[in-house]
Amino acid sequence: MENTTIADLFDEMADLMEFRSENPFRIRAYRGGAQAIRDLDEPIAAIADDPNRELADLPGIGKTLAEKTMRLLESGTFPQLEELREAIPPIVIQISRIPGLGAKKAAKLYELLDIESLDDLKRACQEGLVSKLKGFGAKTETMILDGLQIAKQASERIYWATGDELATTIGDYMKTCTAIEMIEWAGSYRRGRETIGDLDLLVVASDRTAAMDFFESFSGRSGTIMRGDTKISIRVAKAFQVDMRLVDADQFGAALQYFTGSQAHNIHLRKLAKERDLKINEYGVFRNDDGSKVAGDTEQSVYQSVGLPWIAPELREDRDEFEWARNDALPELIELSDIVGDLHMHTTATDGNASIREMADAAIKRGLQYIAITDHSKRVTMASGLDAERLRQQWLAIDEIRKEYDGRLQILKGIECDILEKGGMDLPDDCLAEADWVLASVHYGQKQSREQISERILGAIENPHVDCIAHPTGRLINRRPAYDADMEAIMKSAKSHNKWLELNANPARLDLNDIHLAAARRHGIPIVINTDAHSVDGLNVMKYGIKQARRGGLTKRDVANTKSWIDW
DNA sequence: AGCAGTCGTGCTTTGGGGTTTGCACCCCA
Repeated sequence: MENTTIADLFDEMADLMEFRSENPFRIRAYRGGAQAIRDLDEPIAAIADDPNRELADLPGIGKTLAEKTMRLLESGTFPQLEELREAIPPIVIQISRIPGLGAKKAAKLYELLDIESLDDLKRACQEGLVSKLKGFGAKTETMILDGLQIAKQASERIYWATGDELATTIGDYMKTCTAIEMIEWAGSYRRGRETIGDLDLLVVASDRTAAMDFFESFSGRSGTIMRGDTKISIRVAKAFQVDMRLVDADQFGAALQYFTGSQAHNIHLRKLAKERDLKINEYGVFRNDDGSKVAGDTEQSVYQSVGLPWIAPELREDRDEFEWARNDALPELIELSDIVGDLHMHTTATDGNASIREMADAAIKRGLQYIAITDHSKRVTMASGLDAERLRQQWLAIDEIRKEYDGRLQILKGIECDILEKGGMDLPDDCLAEADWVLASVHYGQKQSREQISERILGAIENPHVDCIAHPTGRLINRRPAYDADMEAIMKSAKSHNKWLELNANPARLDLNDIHLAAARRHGIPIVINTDAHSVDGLNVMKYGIKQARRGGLTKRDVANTKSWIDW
């Protein structure tokens, strides 16, 4: 059993316990254990098998979690997990994923209205049954109808980052199969969409039966959905589907292009082929007159057959990519190695779990030239946010540390300052004026009217001490919608005030999204890609931000933290 | 449930605001 699978099961246990309002510290212990196992750089099974090592020696894993890990490795589950799975129907969990509903209200809906599916719930809301219940009103009913889509998607699609872990594990495994000659992921995973519904693996094999057998022997497989001559589908982890398609080597490019999509992109491409009296399908590119094949072994050859250069998968959404390709104006998309700084991270002063020094050392290890320490301001009570006095103390500490890192890393005095519900910043101007770098962000009053919340953000942009708006739309993928803000007005104001916008690389945020990024690029607003790290490992999420930036068509030139700090 | 140290026990983030209702629930990093 893979580390990620074990971690997922501990997280599931924590979810179920949370649902039962059990001791929050026990819940945290499960989450902590899950994170610890996820972050290991070796299989936990290897540690379990080694007589000289103890699972309980791992930080975050004690006697109990060590024992449960052993049970998982032996049987794939443990009794407490099974008990809770029995006790809590999956539909109740699904209902509680609707923003605004929690465990109690979800259970009430399930029991009182006999809700068996999200569609049942939708019907009950439309018939006005929900607002008649004690503890529910008209606003809650509207909120449920608005949030149903989010809950539905959460049960069907996983974060790109989660898909990436799974794809990497399966891909590394499949590459050890001697019958496989070519292998590539296709689908929305290859295009870097923010969520993934399933995974598509494309393979050329010298022995198809052997390749399929090998695929079916993957240790994380929980079942086989179907197996034919050219396609096999298995289930892994939480009922997630992974397809493998077998094609001939001379069809590989055409198949890869076809199965990567998007559908809209493929329709457009085929229309272009038709205009040239060609036909493109998953087997190749063919002339209509004599049926002869003109391309298909590589993707390049497919695009070339209609007179276009190869188009990066991240751009294949039928937005601007064909026009760019036709005019030889495809953006040279940004890469992880272009990033030289990270301007959003937290420390133990608020809700981070590493010190300034630990973050600095980790940043150097990742090849960065500069970082900004940006802890929360005081309004964020839950994270024990900083007031002006504590913030100035932190800056004194940074002054001390700077000497040690001179010539190796620039450490900037920053702050993630809240934009208050009534408008205005959470810290006085004289304090913000002393910072090297000020992020402004909304955490509270997210459900305010479009006018209110837009005005708050515009006010922050107009504040001369604010440099950048962090996670500008506030959305959490599969969990929470964006603020109802006027993004067009925000971009215009950012441009005219010479302010930057963040692309928050946290895989649950990825905020701004691809559409907004493309708009920011058109406006000429510099984007800053930040990790918002709350730990040393949190710095690793930069790669997800890069993927999202590429989907927005961003180049190195469009992203501010590809430049040295002194060049700004 | 993990952890530190007291080796059995206490500690482990915080508190205000909205909705619906009159206290309970949910949200916010």
